[in-house]
Amino acid sequence: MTKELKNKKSWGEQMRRGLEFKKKARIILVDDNYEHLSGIKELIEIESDFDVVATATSASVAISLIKKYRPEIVLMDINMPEKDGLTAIAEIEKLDLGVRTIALTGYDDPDLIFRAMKIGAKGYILKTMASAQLIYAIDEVANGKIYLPATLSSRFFEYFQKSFKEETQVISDEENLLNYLTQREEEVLDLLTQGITYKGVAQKLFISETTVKTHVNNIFQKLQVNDRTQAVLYALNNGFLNRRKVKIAI
Amino acid sequence: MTKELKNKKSWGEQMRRGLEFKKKARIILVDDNYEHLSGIKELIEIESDFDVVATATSASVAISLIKKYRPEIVLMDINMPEKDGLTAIAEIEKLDLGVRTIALTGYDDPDLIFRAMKIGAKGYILKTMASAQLIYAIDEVANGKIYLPATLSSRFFEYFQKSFKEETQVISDEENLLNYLTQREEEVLDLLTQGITYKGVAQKLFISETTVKTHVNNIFQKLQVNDRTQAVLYALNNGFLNRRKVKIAI
DNA sequence: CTGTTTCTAGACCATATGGCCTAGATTGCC
DNA sequence: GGCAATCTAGGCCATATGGTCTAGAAACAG
Repeated sequence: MTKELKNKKSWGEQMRRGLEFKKKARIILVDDNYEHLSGIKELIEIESDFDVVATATSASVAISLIKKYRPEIVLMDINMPEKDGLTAIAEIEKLDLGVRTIALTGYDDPDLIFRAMKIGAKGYILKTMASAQLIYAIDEVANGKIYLPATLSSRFFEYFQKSFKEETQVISDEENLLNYLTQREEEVLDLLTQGITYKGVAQKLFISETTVKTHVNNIFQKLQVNDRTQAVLYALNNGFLNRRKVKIAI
Repeated sequence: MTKELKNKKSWGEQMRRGLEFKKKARIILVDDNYEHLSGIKELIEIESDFDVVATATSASVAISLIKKYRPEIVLMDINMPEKDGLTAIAEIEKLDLGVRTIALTGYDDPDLIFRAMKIGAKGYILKTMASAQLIYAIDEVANGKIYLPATLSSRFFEYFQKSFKEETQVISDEENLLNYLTQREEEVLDLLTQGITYKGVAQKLFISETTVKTHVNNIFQKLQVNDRTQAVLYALNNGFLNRRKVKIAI
């Protein structure tokens, strides 16, 4: 572990050496613990050439400071009372000022990591990690990259894959009644899931309305439902369409 | 870049040295290009102490070999004709044999990376990456971790955040017509999104059917739709319910 | 107190939807 | 050839749904 971090530190230094021509990234630190705050501030000022333009001990103060200073980077402690860090990050992202936020916390809880990355954090660092790791992360994020240490990255992906697996189990079920539909029935159902009436379906498919009704009735029987709405719901809940879209809760 | 890789190489070696008491991980290689296949095989046999138990030049052959040999690791080229690598990975995951698959490809297309990780790949390596990187990745994955090189990881997260941002924009929109519904109307719509008829809604809410109709008509006007199905679709597409669920397309 | 909103409920009517049947044309398989 | 599946289409009928009105009761804000 220590060797690993020393390696990372040397990388970071290499990176920074190569970037000296660029302007120093301006940073705002947010941590409700004042001790930590000044500790990190000192660390950054000594170990790097970044510019800590402001610090805040609460999320709301932080946000007004961000509006005022427009820093490149915000280092945000996630574990804060009052307004929590995740919400704060979400708000900052919503402002759309191009500010890049790095989450800072003591826990490597995969759920926290997942949520932070989801709402737009550009990095996630543990307080227990060596200072070099922090500097390196800021470096990467300041250069437009998104940085998650390998250990956390691994945990993130485990969580990501697990939550996705639970989803697909439902979809990939062999008992999916949608598989029994004929091609034409699928086409009809497709149009139904767009909220189109029978008349509309008939026009789109160049068939008579009664034919549509026949197809629809067959669909009902195959899907074991009683009406259009239920058929559409069955289709949507069992991955008929919209497999493209992404919907994840915060 | 070269220095970076040299560092990674040394890490890998350290890791392996510390793991000599463990049994050698058994690997199956899959690549439709025979030249690549033997090249990688040689590389692994010389540069590591992993055991390449079999190779395949097609996904279907690979899958039967996997069933036979039950390797710890599968190194899968994604760009193959016939059955493509992603589908193959999905099938391997479905078998649920505990086999851990690493995707191998020439492209760092974020969509490819995203899809690979989503279906359960435990790693993703570019062919252009140095051999040490490959060995290190296998090491990590063999040790139960999920490994994505920092560069690819960054691209993955950009894609991840972007696709998620597009989703939330729709939901967090202030123009969301659902916000204009009264509480009672929401209750009615809630029941409609479960495929319940007016009669059923009336019974559930202990009101008359005509009252339900009144509410429904008001809902239609507020949501600017013409029928039940469209109202349900509007509700589902605009985050009325089911904000919990995760739906991601392959 | 008065106006507004919400929830309730009815009347009336038109049309869309759903249930159940028959049946011809086409295609592909045994 | 003959059977099965699919797509097509119509008839007939019952009911669910949608459109438009009116209207009373309760809650609430100004």
